[in-house]
Amino acid sequence: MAASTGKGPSLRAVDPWTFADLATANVHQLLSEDQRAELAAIASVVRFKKGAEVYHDGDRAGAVFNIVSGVVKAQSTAADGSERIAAFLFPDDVFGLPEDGRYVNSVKAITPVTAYQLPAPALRNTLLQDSSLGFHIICKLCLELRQTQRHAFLLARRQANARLALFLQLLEQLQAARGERTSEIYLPMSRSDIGDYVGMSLAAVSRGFRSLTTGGIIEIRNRRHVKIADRTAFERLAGDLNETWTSASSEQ
Amino acid sequence: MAASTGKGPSLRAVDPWTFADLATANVHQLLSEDQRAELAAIASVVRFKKGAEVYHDGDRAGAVFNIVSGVVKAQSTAADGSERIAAFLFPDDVFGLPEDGRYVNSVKAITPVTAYQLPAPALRNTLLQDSSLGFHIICKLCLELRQTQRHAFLLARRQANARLALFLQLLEQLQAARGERTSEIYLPMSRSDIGDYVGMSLAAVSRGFRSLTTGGIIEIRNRRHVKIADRTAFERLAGDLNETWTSASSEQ
DNA sequence: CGATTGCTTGAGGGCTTTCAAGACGTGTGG
DNA sequence: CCACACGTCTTGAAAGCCCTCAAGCAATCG
Repeated sequence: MAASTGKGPSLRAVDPWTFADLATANVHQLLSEDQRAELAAIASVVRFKKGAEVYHDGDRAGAVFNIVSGVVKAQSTAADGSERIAAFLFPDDVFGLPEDGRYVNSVKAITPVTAYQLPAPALRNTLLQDSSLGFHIICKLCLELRQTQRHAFLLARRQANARLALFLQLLEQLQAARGERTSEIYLPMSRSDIGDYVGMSLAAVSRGFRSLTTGGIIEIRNRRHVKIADRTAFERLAGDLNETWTSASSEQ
Repeated sequence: MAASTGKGPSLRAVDPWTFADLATANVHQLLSEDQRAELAAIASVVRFKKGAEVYHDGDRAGAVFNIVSGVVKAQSTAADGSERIAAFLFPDDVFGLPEDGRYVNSVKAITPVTAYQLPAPALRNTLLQDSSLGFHIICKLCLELRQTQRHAFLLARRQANARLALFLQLLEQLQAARGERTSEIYLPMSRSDIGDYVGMSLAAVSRGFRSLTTGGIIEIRNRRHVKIADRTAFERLAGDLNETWTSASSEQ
């Protein structure tokens, strides 16, 4: 899971005010070598086994994390005891931003994970000193905000198949943004996790995949690898055709 | 709609790393007088009539807005032509953050609106010069990110009544954060807008309100004013009882 | 190789959507 | 000031979709 070439914390995003030439570098390393070194000075590397909990909802927030490799899920428990997944986080993503000094989700590793741990007080100081760094963090936060809005957009869909297609599209775009091959979509998370993210039951997810398969829209090589068989039908289902331009939308 | 005492753009949020004493100032003005003046120097005041469009999805993004008074909705059109509302924005909120130099939602005024308009290039420069300002913007973005996650959390609920209750709770908390009275919840938006936000049909919203009323949970004074009649049942429905602590959650 | 976990599939029931018609409020013009 | 007209909201009935419960099947791990 290639994260970055250099050493030190890494953010992948774009300056949202720049009108990006869609053909060129879409999403790239935001931080300079100096900034990464600056952050590396206050960071430590931590590792988690698959299934391990990084922190728990309500814990005192001592640090922000920046993923080097692996995937985590940010989940919270609903009133009825069911789990809801707020986000999947991938290499170069940031998580652990607190509310009132406490974490507001439980975060668990769904693959083995390596991450930088940035103590909050030191990070705060660094942010207050380096205005350019703050600006880049803003860019990254804008990207995560958009990602979350896309999630909300997905959840607002009524048709289960459309939610699944949108989810697959999301993963594919993230994969592309990370520079990985997109001939196949890799699903590191379980069916159950997918259900908790797209707001359907485990059974419905299973049925949904089956429905997309028999409809000729996707092909399932195994439980972790899916391929888009009919791109046109796929994007029609995900709802791209009616959008003004190519990429999907959501933001405020 | 009281926004702020001083003059110039205004952000209302908290430094998320601070462990706030829940009794004291929870959400307050982030910017210093100097910073507000600094921003005011590059800002202009704009007004919109009820129903007017501030900008359209896909427009070239030239400016960021900061609401002084009034309420706007950020909506986008789904593939099937139905509208989805990503967020309602209130005084002291910020909107107009672009993606690839373009806006990614249409924003419309649902009441008469007054706002500061901050041209993007000037704002960008200001952000790059004032690291403390950048830090405060980060705080505000964290808050909006949490808000969006809360929206996603709401949308993931299966029971329509629970989604409505959560929506009312959201509005109530925003109202409290703005320092307004919370004996009644004010709904500036139409039933149709509510449906577009909580992910249900207009008819279902109507039925939902009716159901909550006959269940003794809320009282409807008129279409824009609702009161919580049974706080316990209300919070049980919204799902607070099972949370570890008092306030609801969402973040990553 | 056995056991545990994760996934698939079936049948029945509940909830929301859709379609449609009627009531309410509001704003405008007479 | 009242009447009308339009948009907003409410309410009804039928249909469709997904959830729940439950059992059987794969796959992974020790």
